[in-house]
Parts: sequence; C-alpha cells; structure tokens
Amino acid sequence: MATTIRDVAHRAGVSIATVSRALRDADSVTPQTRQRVTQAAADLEYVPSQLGRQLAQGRHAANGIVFPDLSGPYYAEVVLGYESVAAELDRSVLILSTHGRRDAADLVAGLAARCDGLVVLAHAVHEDVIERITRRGTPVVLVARTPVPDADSVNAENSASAAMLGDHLVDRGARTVAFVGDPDASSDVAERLTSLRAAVERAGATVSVVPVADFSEDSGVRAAEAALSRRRAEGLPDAFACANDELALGMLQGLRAAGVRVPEDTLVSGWDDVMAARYAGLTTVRQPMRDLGARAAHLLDQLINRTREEHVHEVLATELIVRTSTTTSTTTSTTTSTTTSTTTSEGTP
Amino acid sequence: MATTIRDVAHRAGVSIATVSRALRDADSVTPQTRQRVTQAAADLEYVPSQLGRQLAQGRHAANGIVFPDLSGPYYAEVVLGYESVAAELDRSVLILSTHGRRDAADLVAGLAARCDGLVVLAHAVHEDVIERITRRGTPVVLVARTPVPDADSVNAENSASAAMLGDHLVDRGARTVAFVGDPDASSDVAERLTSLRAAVERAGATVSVVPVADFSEDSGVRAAEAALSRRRAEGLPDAFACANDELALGMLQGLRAAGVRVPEDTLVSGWDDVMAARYAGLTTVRQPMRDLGARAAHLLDQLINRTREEHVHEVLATELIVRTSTTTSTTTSTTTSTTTSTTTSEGTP
DNA sequence: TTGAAAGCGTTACCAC
DNA sequence: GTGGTAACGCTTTCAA
Repeated sequence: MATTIRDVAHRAGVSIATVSRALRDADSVTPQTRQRVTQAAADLEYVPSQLGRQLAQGRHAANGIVFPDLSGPYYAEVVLGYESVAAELDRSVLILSTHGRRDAADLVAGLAARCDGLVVLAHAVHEDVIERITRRGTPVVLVARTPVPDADSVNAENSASAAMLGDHLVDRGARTVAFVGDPDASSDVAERLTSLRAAVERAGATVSVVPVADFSEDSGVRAAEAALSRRRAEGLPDAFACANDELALGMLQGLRAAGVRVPEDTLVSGWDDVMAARYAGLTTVRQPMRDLGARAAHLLDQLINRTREEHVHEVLATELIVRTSTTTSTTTSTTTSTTTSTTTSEGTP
Repeated sequence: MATTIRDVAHRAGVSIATVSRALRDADSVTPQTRQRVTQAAADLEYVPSQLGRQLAQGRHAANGIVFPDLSGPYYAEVVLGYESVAAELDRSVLILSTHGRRDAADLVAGLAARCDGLVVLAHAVHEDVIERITRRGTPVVLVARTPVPDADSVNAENSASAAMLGDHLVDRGARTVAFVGDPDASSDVAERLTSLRAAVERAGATVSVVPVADFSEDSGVRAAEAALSRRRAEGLPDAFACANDELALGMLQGLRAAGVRVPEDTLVSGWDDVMAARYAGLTTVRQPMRDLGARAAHLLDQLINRTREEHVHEVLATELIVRTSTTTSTTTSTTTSTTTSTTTSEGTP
C-alpha cells in the first residue's frame, strides 16, 4: 500500500521507468531485467496505484451508467448486461441511481467527470444534462430513450409490438381499450400508446388513457380502483393495456379483489415480461433487457476509442407473449412474434 | 475539458492555489477573489479533474461492491440500498459481478485497487482474496456471508427464521421434509438447513436434502422432476423447503405440471420473498435486502474514515410470510414474525 | 535496452 | 488572504 514504483525500482536496482515498462510491456526490456523487477514487485507485494496510472494516461478506464431506479427487474437486467461486457473490455463500471434525488443533474455531471463515457437509461435525467456532457466531449449512449443526434442509442422496438398487442386485444373482442400509464413520463410509453391506438382504432375500437403517478404495482392497484369507481357510469373497459408489468400486476390485484374476472370480464396486458408476469399469467411484451445493456457497452467502447465517428441508433427486437390474462384457454399459450432489428447511422461532421 | 486550474488562475489573475481554495472553501479567500475565480471558472466551463484531485488527496472517493450475479431480484436490491446511501455520503459506486468469470480473483483485486473500500456479497469470491485485500489495508464489509475477523459484516437472520419455518411446516402436518438446495454453496444456506432440521427433528419428523446445481428456477424444476421419479419408491415428501424463492417457484411449476397439488399433496416454501413469490402464493422468509446494502454502506464509511477501530457483525431481522403454498385457506394469509436485530463487536488491536 | 526528467491536474504546506 | 512550490505515483518522451 505504501509501496510505490520507486521502492520496486530501488530493490531491483533499476529506474522507475524500467519498472513501469517491465510490468506492462513484457518485451520492451531484457528477460533478466524483467525477471528482477517482477521478483522485486512480488517481494514487496507491489500493486500499482491506479490513481497515478490514470492521471498519467489521462483516462479513467471506467464507464458510468445512470438509471432511474434498480428496484424493478428491468433496469437491473440492463445494468447486468452492460457490466458483463464492460468487464470483458477491461473497464470498471460506476453506477448511479437518480431515483428521488433532487440534485440528480449535479450527481450525473459529477459522475461524468469520473469516467470516460456514460450510459443513460430512460428518463434518469433531463436532456440538458446530457447535452452538456456530450459537449464537453464525454461520449454518451442512450438506452430506452428518445435518440439525440450527439449520442448513440439503443432501444427496444415499440411501435410494431404495440400494434401487435393492439391487434391481439381487438381479436380477443375488445372494443374499448384503456391504456394505463403516463405517456409524458417516457418516450417509450408515448410511442407504445400511439401505435396501440392506431391499431385499435383501425379496427373500429376506441382507446382511452388512465393516468398514473408512476410505474409501480401500487399505482396499478389505484388505477384499478379508479376504473372500478367509474364502472357504473361508464362501464368497465374491455381491456387494460398497461405501460409496464408492474402496473399490470397491480391492476390484476385490484380488479380481482373487486371480483372482476380476468380475462372473462376484462383483459389485462403489461410490458417487459418480468419474472412475476409468468406466475401471474400476464400477457406482455418481452424486451431483450440484457442485450440492451450489452449493446450499449459495445457502442460506448467504440465511442471512447474513437473507432467510429458517426452516431448509430439501434433498435432491438421484442416478442409478444400471450398468457391467460388475455386468453380463456386454461393452459398458458405462448404465441411469440418477433420484429426485426434495425440500425440507423447518422453522419456527424 | 482541456481547461485546467491553471487556465482559471490565469483568467482570474490569481494563483492556482487560490483557485483551488476559492472553489472549495468558501471562506478561506476574500469574497471578491472568490467572485473573480468563480466567474472565471464559469466563463471557461471549468470542471476540476477528478483524477488530479484524487491523486493529490490520495483517495478514490469511490467504493466497490462485488456480487455473484444481479439477475435475481435479491442482489439488485442490496446493491440499490447500498448505492443510495453511498451517494448520500458522496462516494461513487463501482460494481463488479463475478458470475461465471474464471478470473474473478484478479477482477476483484483490480477493483480493490480502484476504491477506498469494498463490499462483498455472499460467495462472490474466495476468502483468500478478501484476506489479501484487508491485509493491504483496504476496508471490507461482508454481506450475506460468514463473518471474518478482519472485516465488518451484515447478515440477515437465518437460524431463528429457519426454525420458525420448520415449526410451521410441522404444524401443517409435514412428517418428511425435503430441503432443496446445496448447503455447501453458501454459509447462509447451510445455516438455514441446520436450524430447519433441528426444529423439524425436535418434532419427531425427518429432513432429507435434495441437491441442486444452482439457485435457479430451472434447478427447481429439475429437482421436482427428480423427486417425482422417486415417488413410487419413496413416496413424495410432505414438504419441500427450498433454499430460495427461485428454486421454490421452479419446484411449484414442476410439481403442478405433474398434477401434484400444492398445498394439498405437498407443501412448498422458499426464501427471500421476491415479487414473483406473491403472485405464486409462495410461503417464504422475507429478508431486508435494501437494509443489508444500506447498513453495509454505513459500516464501510466508518471503516474508511477510521471512525471506529473494532469490527462489528450485524444481524438484521427477517419475517416469515405464510401464503397458500403451505396453507389451504383460499385467501392469502400473511402471518408475520420478526426476530430481533443484533450487533456484535470484536476488539481489533 | 535503460535512465533522467518532464509532465498529468490537483492539494497542501510554508512563507510572505 | 495569497502565492510559490513540493508532493501524489505513474507514463512517456528523449538521450545515452
């Protein structure tokens, strides 16, 4: 710990420059010198200071990843996919959750100052902050968020899957579909609503929007209660298309607690395909969460190493998973449909 | 980005020392000087280099956390609790997953060289590695892992909860209990088995062990199939106490797929209380995952700041959550029982 | 192949 | 209160 490169140099009877070389480039020094240095380093249990090294090299050898929250299974998977690739590329991973932090912008800026590149998930932070970071020259990759010109992005396909889901609900007989979720909270959600509505209306059915405070199970329960309270006046919608699985799971609870049968009385669908969705028999759209993270890591690496100048915007395929919350068959039928993966490049002068 | 403290000093017409002071200690410089410096820094969009700062201060201002995997909801929650406190304490968080990495030891050692302190979750890495790190003076906090003298530790209570679970199974009529999980894989699991067995045998019933490869749903399914194949010869155990929820969920699937009714034909319990457990009606033991991480962050901070010399070993309380996988009542009954939290201190010369 | 020395961008000590 | 300057521990020219 207190042993520095100087101690090793002294013990091996060489200069610090030689130690530095011997310990990294195997073949820039004599085998004998190398041997002496390695031995001395081992004797002293020398571990190079990363701080010294980083400062000299002018790089952090670390990437950051910012997410709103890690509590749902969604972001955790993305982070995991990201970390796994980053480690392979020999870069450390710094994490930052912005959930419920008033000073999120400062925290993210601080993080940016500690790493060579940044991945930002969804609505973790305002767009201004991202712009400021890219302007300073720190590469950024956006995940599950509206692409911007000065950063790469990776997204899961939304429109086609939402349309497929809409068609499915209509096929199952829905004439009135309630979309549960706040389209203003995330561009992903907004996209899904738009395409779902288009598909549903194309079939002559209608879509209404049930606003929610966040994407938690609790909000789902409350949304169910709100819908039930309007039941006498408006009747129950034929289907509830929820913006994510947790909302849908809460919805299911709330509806069933009131004696509403799903899917007999109304249909319910989610988005994400978290583990609990399987056990709840929830129809949903599966996203390749781990791949989102993994791709982001690769893209960021290219940006950091200046392997590529133009920014790319990738879209990964999703699957519609049909379960018992929208079908009457007793056995869980899993109809899968896959959309294609797309990459868009944009020239950057 | 290329703008350094020297540029600011030049523009403000002061020395770099003054810039450094003005930007941190508000009151070690004249209000006027401060104003000039802040203005210059703003004009130049100056952002202090963390590398330079860290080297000068001899600290990383970052903590590491190592976990086996982030895929289950368990570790993700711990990491989240950890990050949330660490951010408050103004420290960055470096993450590292060791899952399926042959060079885990090197990776962890590398991480240790990049931060001021380390949290290690469960069986993320071999004990030797931890010892080497503590010997070099980097503080370590262990979570969900057998305590060692040279590090702090935070664990969820195991024995009392396992005994409670054992009593519960016996109360529900179990005479033969199969413990599903590998006690050699983790000290937590071994402890649970020991206490469960003691409680069950105290009541005159017996415990057998069903070995599994890992703690995944798939392993649970396979364990169920294995048990079913021995059914004719040995009969089915009255209860399956699984080492974690994912095993238990797989078990439920496997059993039900073969027409076995739970809880009528056999009981099933898990451990952790992940979200899916609620939807599967799984009886389980809830651990305070977020708190484990939060406590670890606080302890590590004390260690880093040398606020405390002795090592402490904390045990956090758990709850038994009884659901339909062990009770015949149609409605999900939630019986909770809480054990007390304990702290043990050990003097360290 | 090796060594001397100049950075890398801060902080912190010591005079003034 | 402020300025000069020596660390901090390494990498990397540039000579030898």
